[in-house]
Amino acid sequence: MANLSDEIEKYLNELINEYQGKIKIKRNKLADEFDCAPSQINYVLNTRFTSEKGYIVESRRGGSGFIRIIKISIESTDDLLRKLLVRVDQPLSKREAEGIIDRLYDNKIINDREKKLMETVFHKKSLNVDRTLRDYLRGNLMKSMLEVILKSELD
Amino acid sequence: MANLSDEIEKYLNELINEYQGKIKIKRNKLADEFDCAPSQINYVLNTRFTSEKGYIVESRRGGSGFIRIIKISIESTDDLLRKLLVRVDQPLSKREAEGIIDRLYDNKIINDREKKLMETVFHKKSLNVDRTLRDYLRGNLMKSMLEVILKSELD
DNA sequence: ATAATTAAAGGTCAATAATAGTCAAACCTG
DNA sequence: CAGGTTTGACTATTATTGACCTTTAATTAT
Repeated sequence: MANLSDEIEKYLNELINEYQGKIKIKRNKLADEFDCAPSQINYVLNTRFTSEKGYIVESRRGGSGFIRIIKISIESTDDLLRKLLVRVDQPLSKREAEGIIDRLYDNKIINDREKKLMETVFHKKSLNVDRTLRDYLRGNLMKSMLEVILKSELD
Repeated sequence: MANLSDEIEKYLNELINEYQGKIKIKRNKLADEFDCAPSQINYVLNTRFTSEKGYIVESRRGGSGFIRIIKISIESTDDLLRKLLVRVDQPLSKREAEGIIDRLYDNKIINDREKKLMETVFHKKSLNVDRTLRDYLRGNLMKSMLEVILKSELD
């Protein structure tokens, strides 16, 4: 039972695949197509097309305005993992952690089962402590797990 | 003379049987059907659909929220996994966690990479908090991860 | 030609809606 | 009375929207 946000995400991802990873859209036009408020588009972009997941979103206001979505292709698994390792050396929100896992999965660095194992580690249910500590632990855990994956890639 | 909780339990079990061990429900909708408070559903889930009794309960809050109940049928699961799941609902030391992981690996339930991913999660370096909290978190994390593995075995 | 106004575009943010979870108090039963 | 059951008040989370803001381009007025 997909909701509106999921449908818009799906549509945009299909577009991105069709156009080799880079698209340009009009916010109001897309909102018309899905019969929703224009700010719904912003919501989808801000929650589904994040840098953690490997996207760049550019935009321009005013006449001739547009929104461009670029899916970042990676040079190598090794390269991505090293970049992520630099990035996660700090507290992580659940959303950020999940975005990183999505990216790993999308690039076939981890498989389905590994994805699920990782996701569960970052869930609030597993880390049932206060918010600040949880985010801090997420940073630690992600770093540790990325190191394991990097090492296994080197083997 | 069955009480409300028993009736809800019965209803859910019939649903579970009808749908081959896995259902997705809406808390508020179910509460409406039984004319009870929504938190009554939580009570039933927390007392009748526990891991000890062979269930996994997942949920998501917010728009599009849901509750999913998965029954671990006896025939389709590994006995070791089930036993472990019941046992880990408590604080775990590093040694205990590692022992569990070793058993999973020795029984070929997890592979080398999964083993290493799991091990790193329970390492002191990842869970850099005081001892009591660490052991508590290890219990949570192990339970969560075992559930993932169990679910993947069911698929 | 320049300035002002209007149109066309995307962005922000709080309010609202829709969902599930927690917890203590009240109630019920044996 | 103890333990189990039910509930209501409140918290937490995710999704959607409308009012308003900001920016750029086009059009109109001077």
